[in-house]
Amino acid sequence: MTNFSKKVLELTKQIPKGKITTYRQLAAAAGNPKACRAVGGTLNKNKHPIVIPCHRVIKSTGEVGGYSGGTVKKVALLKKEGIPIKNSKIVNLKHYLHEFKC
DNA sequence: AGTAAGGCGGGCA
DNA sequence: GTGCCCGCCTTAC
Repeated sequence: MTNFSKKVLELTKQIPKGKITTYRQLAAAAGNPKACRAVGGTLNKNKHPIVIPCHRVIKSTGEVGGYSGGTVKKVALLKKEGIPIKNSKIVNLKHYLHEFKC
């Protein structure tokens, strides 16, 4: 468990309901804007998935990205939170984007 | 303990 | 819009 992954988990935990974030923002907030992939890998094999709403983290391109339990599940969860999704893609990404750095 | 491969992405050509 | 390359963390051998 490195400092980076720890920060990623902390930030992910702070994501409020009804909001989402991109892997890039998460990686940037963690200290490595280029570690976007590392964020996904960390979340995928995270130690406490119950406390980590990784389903609220999506790609920068607007796609929901992948999910350990299945992309469909991720989409369903996001839709339940109040985020409209079209064909596994976020409709109003910026409208639901959550910023860590205020 | 060290090395090698994989993974839920991002950016650029 | 598609394709390719890069960089970083985790895990398995």
